[in-house]
Amino acid sequence: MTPQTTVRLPDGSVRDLEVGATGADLAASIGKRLAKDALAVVVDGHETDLSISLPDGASVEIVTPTTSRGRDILRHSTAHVLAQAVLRLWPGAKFAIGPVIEDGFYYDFDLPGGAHFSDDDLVRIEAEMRAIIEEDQPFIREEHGIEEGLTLFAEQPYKSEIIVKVSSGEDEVDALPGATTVSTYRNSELFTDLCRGPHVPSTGRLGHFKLMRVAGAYWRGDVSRPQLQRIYGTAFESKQALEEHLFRLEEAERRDHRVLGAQLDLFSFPDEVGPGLAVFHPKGGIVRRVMEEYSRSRHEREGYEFVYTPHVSKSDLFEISGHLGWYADAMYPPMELDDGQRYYLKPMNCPFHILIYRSRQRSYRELPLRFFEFGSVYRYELSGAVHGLTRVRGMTQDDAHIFCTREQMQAELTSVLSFVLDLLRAFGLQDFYLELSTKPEGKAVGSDEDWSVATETLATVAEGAGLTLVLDEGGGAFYGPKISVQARDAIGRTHQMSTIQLDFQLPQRFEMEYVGADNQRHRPIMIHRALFGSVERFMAILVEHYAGALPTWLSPEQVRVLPVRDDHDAYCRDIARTMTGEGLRVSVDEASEPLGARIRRAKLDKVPYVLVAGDADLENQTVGVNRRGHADPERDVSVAAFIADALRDVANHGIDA
RNA sequence: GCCUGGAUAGCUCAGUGGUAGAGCAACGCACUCGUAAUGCGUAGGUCGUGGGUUCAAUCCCCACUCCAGGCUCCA
Repeated sequence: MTPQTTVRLPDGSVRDLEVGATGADLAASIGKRLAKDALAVVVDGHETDLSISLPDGASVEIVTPTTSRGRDILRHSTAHVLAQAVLRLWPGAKFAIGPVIEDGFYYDFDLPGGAHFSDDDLVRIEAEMRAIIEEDQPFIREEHGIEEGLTLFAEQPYKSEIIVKVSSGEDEVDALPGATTVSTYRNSELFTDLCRGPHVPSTGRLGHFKLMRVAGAYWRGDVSRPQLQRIYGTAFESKQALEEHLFRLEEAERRDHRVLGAQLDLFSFPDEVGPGLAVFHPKGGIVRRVMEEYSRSRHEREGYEFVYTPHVSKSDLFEISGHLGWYADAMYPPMELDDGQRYYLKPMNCPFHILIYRSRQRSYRELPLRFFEFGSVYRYELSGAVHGLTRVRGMTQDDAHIFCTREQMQAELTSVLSFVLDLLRAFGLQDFYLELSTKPEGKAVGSDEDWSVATETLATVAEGAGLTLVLDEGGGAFYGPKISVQARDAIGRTHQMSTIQLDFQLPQRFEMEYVGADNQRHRPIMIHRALFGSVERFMAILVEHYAGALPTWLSPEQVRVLPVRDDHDAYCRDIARTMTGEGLRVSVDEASEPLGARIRRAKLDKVPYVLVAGDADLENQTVGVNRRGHADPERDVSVAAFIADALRDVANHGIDA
């Protein structure tokens, strides 16, 4: 009897193969279609090439292109083709790394003579890549000793550096004691790349890709190291999937809050003011005011007290808080006064709130104290980092600091978390998960015990919320762990919304105290939390989430009334006045233009309700109602019934009860 | 800050080494109309800012300002 290799498939079934059979053989034994689709195999949890012989008794999963693993392999292999194309076009180019990223891949290059890629080069490179794919070059895996690898990549300093790093065991990803061999993939006599793999069997398996853009990127993300030329691209398993992806990008572009903000006359960034500094126009002002008023009323119900603090402060405050030590780079440079005193624009509100706490002696009977402020802060973001309303230099945080005892901490955190989720839901966000950021080793202050108690408390609270919890190991601030609430928007993008952060550092630095029931002095616990994060950024997220069609309660203009003819103007002004009196935001667009043109403009302005009134309406105290998102208008609706309906919509925030 | 690209009328954009053009918007006049663009006319620009080359610069060169996309993803 011939000896056999037995493998187990994910569905639990078992297959017998000849000894030495490869992943490709396995796929072929299952079906013709699978043999054609198979890209790689996962053997006992490790991704590897189809050409590898399968060990007896292994659990094997065949990777196909439509899975996320499959796509990653396609993208990674496409990145190699990109590198080969660049080397053909720029002989002597050095290449660095070419990993898979979300929705695509990139590859970093160092071009001879310090040359740079231009957008036009992408077209040439794509053409070269298509030629390589046409040639159907095999990806051939080879193993080399360290010395051999270094010789092979003698002309490639970045690759050599990687080999040295991997062999010295510094590869933080695998945390291996140090590799003794490295693997390469050879596509042709002229192109071999250092790579862990796996790869598709040959370049002919690729093809549905697009190079997206050129960017500069520092080697290993370190500004002190050489800047490389990065090319971003994406690849999919089919033309259709690629096109769908490109369509999604267009959809995101269509929702861009910067474009919608200008179209809807919400805000602008005048050049005269400076980058990252927004001005809000009357319509944006309404949206913002409604957001803030709602937030205030909710905070009031949750037991917060409202405080106000200045925008500037002497340097002393930020010396004590530690901001000047830790954070000075992100702060605006100081203003120096005649007497030599230095004043800073505030980057955070917390030190001021602490001063309010410290303005007199506090008793345990007062705690928890919750100080809330729409606090405008200024941060000197790098000029290349600012982006619309989402990354700015001046912003307003819905900021609060809770001062409580250790015993109160868990209850406070629990209620803050349920408060924030409830608040975000009221703005129409539905889909959340939580991220727990833990102690950054080596950079943290505070005792291990404090950290572990706080982290466990946050974890308990997060788990209690019944949402998915993702661990962000070492991602906490130096002064304490945090939970952040991530929300998915209407097109599936995730945004970091609220953060809830524990702080051991500031109460100590400011020597905060309260007198306990035991008549002893104790140090309070401090919780930083911002629910919108920043009002500006939250507005941007809402604009994009709703593609500009804000729910009625947030719309700057809720109702627009259109007279059919100018002898209906008076009636329209009259009902508009009535509706304004009921608290609706209403305008009248008088009949100086054809009705069709005014309807069109109202639709483009995304007004939730467009009313039309003509002869019949004037007689019967009715209107024609166009609801945003509905194709057909309703006729002969009584004004009273419309008002009741619109007020209901405003009251429930457009969320069906 | 660094890399790539950009900046022409309020907006979107065309254009040329010989000082500019369209559509939309604005304004005026006419039209008075029942659900996504009525017609005609008028006005609007130091072609981002400052320097340089040139007989001549919006165009070519340099610097600056501002905008967009990157600069976290580990062979």
